[in-house]
Amino acid sequence: MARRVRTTGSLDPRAQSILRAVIEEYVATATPVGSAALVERYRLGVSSATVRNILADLETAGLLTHPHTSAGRIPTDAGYRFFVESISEAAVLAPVEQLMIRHQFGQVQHASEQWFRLAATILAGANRMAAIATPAKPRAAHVRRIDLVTISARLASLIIVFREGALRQVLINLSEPAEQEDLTRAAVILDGLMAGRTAVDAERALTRIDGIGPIASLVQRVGERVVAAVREYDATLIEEVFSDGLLHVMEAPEFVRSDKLRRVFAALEDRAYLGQLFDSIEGTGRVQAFIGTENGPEEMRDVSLVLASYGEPGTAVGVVGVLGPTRMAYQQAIGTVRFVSSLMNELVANIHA
Amino acid sequence: MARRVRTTGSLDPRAQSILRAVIEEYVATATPVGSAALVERYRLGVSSATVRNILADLETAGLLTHPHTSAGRIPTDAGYRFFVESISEAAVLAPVEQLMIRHQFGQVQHASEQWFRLAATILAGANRMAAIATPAKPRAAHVRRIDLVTISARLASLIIVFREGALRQVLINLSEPAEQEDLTRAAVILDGLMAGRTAVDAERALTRIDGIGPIASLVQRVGERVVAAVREYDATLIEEVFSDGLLHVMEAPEFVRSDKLRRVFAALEDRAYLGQLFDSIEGTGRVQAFIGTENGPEEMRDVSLVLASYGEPGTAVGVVGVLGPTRMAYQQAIGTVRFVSSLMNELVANIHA
DNA sequence: CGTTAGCACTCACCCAGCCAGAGTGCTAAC
DNA sequence: GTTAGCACTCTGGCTGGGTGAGTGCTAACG
Repeated sequence: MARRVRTTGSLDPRAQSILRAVIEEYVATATPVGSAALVERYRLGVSSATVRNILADLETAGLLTHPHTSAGRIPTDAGYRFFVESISEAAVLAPVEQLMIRHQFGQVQHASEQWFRLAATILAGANRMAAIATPAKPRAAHVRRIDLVTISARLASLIIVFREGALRQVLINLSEPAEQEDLTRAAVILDGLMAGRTAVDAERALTRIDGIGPIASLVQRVGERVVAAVREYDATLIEEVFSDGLLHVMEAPEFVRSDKLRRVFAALEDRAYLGQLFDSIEGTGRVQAFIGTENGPEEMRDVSLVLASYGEPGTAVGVVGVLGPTRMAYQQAIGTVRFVSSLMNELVANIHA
Repeated sequence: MARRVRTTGSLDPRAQSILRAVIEEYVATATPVGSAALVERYRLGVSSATVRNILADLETAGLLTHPHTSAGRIPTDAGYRFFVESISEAAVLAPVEQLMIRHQFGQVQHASEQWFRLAATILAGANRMAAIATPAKPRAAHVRRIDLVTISARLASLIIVFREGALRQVLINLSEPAEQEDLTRAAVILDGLMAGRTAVDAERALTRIDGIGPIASLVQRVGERVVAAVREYDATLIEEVFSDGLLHVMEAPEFVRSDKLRRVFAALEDRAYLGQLFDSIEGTGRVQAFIGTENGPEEMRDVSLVLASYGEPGTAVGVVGVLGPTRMAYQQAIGTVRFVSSLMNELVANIHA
């Protein structure tokens, strides 16, 4: 009984393989797993009594637990954590799956504003879980292009293209009627002044507008709107959180006929929490798992997140990842998230060239 | 009880007011309402026994039902339908609420691509229910503007602005390096050829490109991409379905601890069903309610939809509306949906001028 | 000394039976 | 036509015993 099964993070190999077996079994069945089921389904070469002893040890080590006396074991969050640490380096996606995912990205290659959505959709499908993704967003965006299009005599549409890929359309009420010709001239002037600039620099450039007359004042007015739009874009810390596959999680037995998931969804709408969460993975360059109670908010204690950032730390970063019950196929999840985020890295690198 | 309570659609006024009372009470409490509760809470001026008689009549008329013998009454879908018919003309939003909603639209007035999202958010908030909205989309879009922006030597971004307000960004790999200057010239040529055109006309215009040399072939290549992008936009019958406030519906007692809602959400992802649903309201110019079993799909039988289209039938139309349990405050729902859709009409009319 | 068979023990789960309460439908009187 | 009174019905919650899965412990074994 006084067997030492755990010596500071390392585990007797047999105990470790039994832990893996318990996790694998529980992930698959969602019911507590007993010693008999283990010897039956995994060729462990020992009797159920021995397995029971080891299970008891794993429980005292805090890696497994008991819903009640006469039930089988289920992994604790610490158990999952131990498991995740032991596999995360090795969790690499099979080449076939890599190819399939690459292929899907190939299909929408030209629609860069859709990449992050596709990433979530792919992750959701591959893991049969919920997935989230945000577009890559810079701390301080650079204007790449400014265009003005006439809509009616007194209404124009201002289009701002950012170097980081985003697009903004702003309606502008004109104080006096203007032809497309005037708008084009104004756009060319503004484009020359502001292309390549951040909000701060663009505002400075605005002061250098000289001359009077209708065009100069048009340029001035529109320029102010450009600066405001860039400012607003910069200030929006999380532009959008796209999620997909929420239905998959709703189907998980732990959430069917329970309202826990509703609270999870509610927590996910809290931008402050998400911002903090995303900050904690940004720039680490690694896939990170947040398992059950490791999540701060009460409502998130029944789910796990596997997240990674993508993009270029100095330029623009986004986040992709999956969300599911703590009883999650972590190996698959980590593998797919790692691969998808690296793919997004490639894609983003191209358009920032 | 051979009282004739219903004569082809019309109802004895007292019976009608009791029906309203039952619906009002049931909408508020979500529990079957008994005769005693009615006389207590609504000054009906008659005894519970009389109310019981009328309830029985309303039941034989098919407007109310019984979960079981010893329970109170709940409205049937037909009961809700009768109620909706009786109020829908009168369901007008209070001026205060109208003002508040107008104010919220004022805040994002310049960001036209956000209007439909805001509409859903407002409807969700005002009704404490789920809301959906789609952007206004034309059957055959017209190009308003074409722009080309260099990203790197061999990569460019094609931006297409549609007259109907939408925006498309397409990455283009160039067969040979091009400066911004070349791209601008190509864009101007294409803009001249295609502005105001539909996909079919734009394609025809492409054949008129003459001359050889790098610019002509660039124009040709990009022009093909423009046509393809317009085609793709036209072919996408439903561009996006934005939803908000799903959490509100998850909180409804009929869906907490049940998986019915999951199936509803699943049905809502079926574009074919939505397309058909939207077609049935397009151009009617009226707010329409789809109550419980009136919805085709099995999974939608426990919810109601209150929908309206907006936009200009010939040009571009979208849909806004709310989704909730059949036990829904229809008056409020119809009022807000009607108002929001009319507001969207105004907004869209401006930019299509 | 680790492993194993055997066994008593413990709960969750299921089902049946029971009770209380809400609300009805009917009847007879007003 | 309306109302009081009453018998009746059915759900929801509560209780209690039976079942079975799975444990922990003990003692024997190699």
